[in-house]
Amino acid sequence: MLDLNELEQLITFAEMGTLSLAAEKLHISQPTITRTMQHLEEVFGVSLFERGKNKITLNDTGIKAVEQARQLLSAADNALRTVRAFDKSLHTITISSCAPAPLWYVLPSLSTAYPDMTIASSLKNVPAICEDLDSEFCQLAILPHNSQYNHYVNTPFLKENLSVCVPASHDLAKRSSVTFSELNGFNFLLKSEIGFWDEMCRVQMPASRFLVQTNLFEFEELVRESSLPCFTTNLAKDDQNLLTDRIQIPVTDSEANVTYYLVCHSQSIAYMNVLKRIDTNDIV
Amino acid sequence: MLDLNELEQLITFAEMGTLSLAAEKLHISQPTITRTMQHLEEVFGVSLFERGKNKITLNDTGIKAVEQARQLLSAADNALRTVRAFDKSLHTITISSCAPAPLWYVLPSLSTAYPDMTIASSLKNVPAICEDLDSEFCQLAILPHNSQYNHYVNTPFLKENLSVCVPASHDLAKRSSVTFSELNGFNFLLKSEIGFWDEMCRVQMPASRFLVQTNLFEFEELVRESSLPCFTTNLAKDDQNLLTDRIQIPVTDSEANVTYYLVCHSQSIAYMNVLKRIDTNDIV
DNA sequence: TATTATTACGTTAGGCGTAAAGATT
DNA sequence: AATCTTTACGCCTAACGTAATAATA
Repeated sequence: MLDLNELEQLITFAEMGTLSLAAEKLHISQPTITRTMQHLEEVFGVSLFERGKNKITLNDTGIKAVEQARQLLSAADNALRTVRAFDKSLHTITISSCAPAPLWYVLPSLSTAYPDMTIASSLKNVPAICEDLDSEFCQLAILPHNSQYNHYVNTPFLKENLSVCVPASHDLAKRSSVTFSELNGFNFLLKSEIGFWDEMCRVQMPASRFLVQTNLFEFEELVRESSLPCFTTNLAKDDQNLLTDRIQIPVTDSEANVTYYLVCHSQSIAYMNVLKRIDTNDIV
Repeated sequence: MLDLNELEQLITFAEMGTLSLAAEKLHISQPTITRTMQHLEEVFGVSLFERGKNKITLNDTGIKAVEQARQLLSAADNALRTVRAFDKSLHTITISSCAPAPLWYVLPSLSTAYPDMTIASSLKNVPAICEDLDSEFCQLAILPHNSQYNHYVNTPFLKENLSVCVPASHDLAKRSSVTFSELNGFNFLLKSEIGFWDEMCRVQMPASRFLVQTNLFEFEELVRESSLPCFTTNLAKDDQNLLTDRIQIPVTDSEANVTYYLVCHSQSIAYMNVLKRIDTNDIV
């Protein structure tokens, strides 16, 4: 029977060109490789090398054998990864979300419903989330709209409404509502890790500049100490009472008022059923 | 690294359902299999079994691992066979022919031109020969017509003309030529191993019966001792002067006058170039 | 009691490295 | 001389089987 270790030595020899170099690369002795090559010829039952007194090279069959060996090792690697990934999928719920807010509700529910499971979530843009669904990398997805594909299970879950926050002294402070086109051109403070909101802002307000703050403390400091407008939503928790000094003005564009949908394959529907739809009015 | 031997034990366990039976089937001891299964879990890095005190079964991941193991073992088997087949193809010229006569000229030429090569020939029907070409099972093919596929190299090689042989007393003996439709209904003596001629006779003369003789001696005896018509061609050698007592009448149908074509892949053209086209007039 | 998995243990075969030989540049 | 492959040789690990253990049906 073939031995993957021996095949790896064969491949290394093919790459290095000489048994000595291959031995060096694999941290084994030259005699070991010599013996392995002889043994491989026995196993294959054919001659794989042209031998001179002081040199050894692959013959045509040997080259073919190397090609097969490469395929086989890669197949073996795939097998390992497939099994590990499958096992992981049995013990983890992976969630790909387009925005952070839905996760604040999804993660606690799932971790109490499935205390033995690892729950992994990540923010991605919409195309990447669709890929995650297709490849079954994630069992649960959160998208800002209905999923196009009807072989997924879809359900609306949560609404999020964007407002802009300005100091009382700001030009817009007296408005009871605004639109993106009215906001376009102003510069904004923005947090990082806000999912699809980042790209939406850039699309809807192409004339604006966005000062993205990676560090939360620095963001809060800037909100306090500057008059730059920023954003909030009905879901945001203002623990620091940062925005009490500011005026919150709803953005009326439909793009600014999002319904999040839970999406999953039918085999993962149990996860979804744990998550009750959240009525925005319930949120204090 | 995965060990194909260990994977085979895993598969056997999956088939047998118990470690003891698997051990028995593989002619190894139970402890060996126990250890192998433990080691496989180490290598995969995941749990593959549900263990009771007195029983062990595959869990979901284990079932997945068995599936992967099966694929891998079959890939390994394929790799072995591919390399061996390739090696064989370097040392043998395989010829698939639709009729025996061309081989009488092809085989001697090839074996003198390639004395170190094994030359393997076999008679097959036309579809099987085309498959042999496609799968590269054969390097050289002999077909009774042009090859349809233009990615093969084609060359006319030899002509063979069918005649019917009847005793002088036979109804047809005075004819200078005949057609299949005139022969249809007569019963004939036929040799076996005559390639496509056999099927052609049955197609062209559906009302006839053919007494196929596997044994050459018996065939010759029947030719001598019966008045049943038989066939010969311009290429047949009548070493026994079997047919001197008989009248040979050419069959004029185009199907009875065949041009054999050599067909091969471009990479095997060297073999074909050794074979000079044979002018039927040269044949004594 | 018979069957099954696992652990313990002793033995051995086979694989590895060191050393040496033979050969080439 | 330096480099490379192959053979020879001795060590030592690691894999196997036997025997024992524990548990089940």
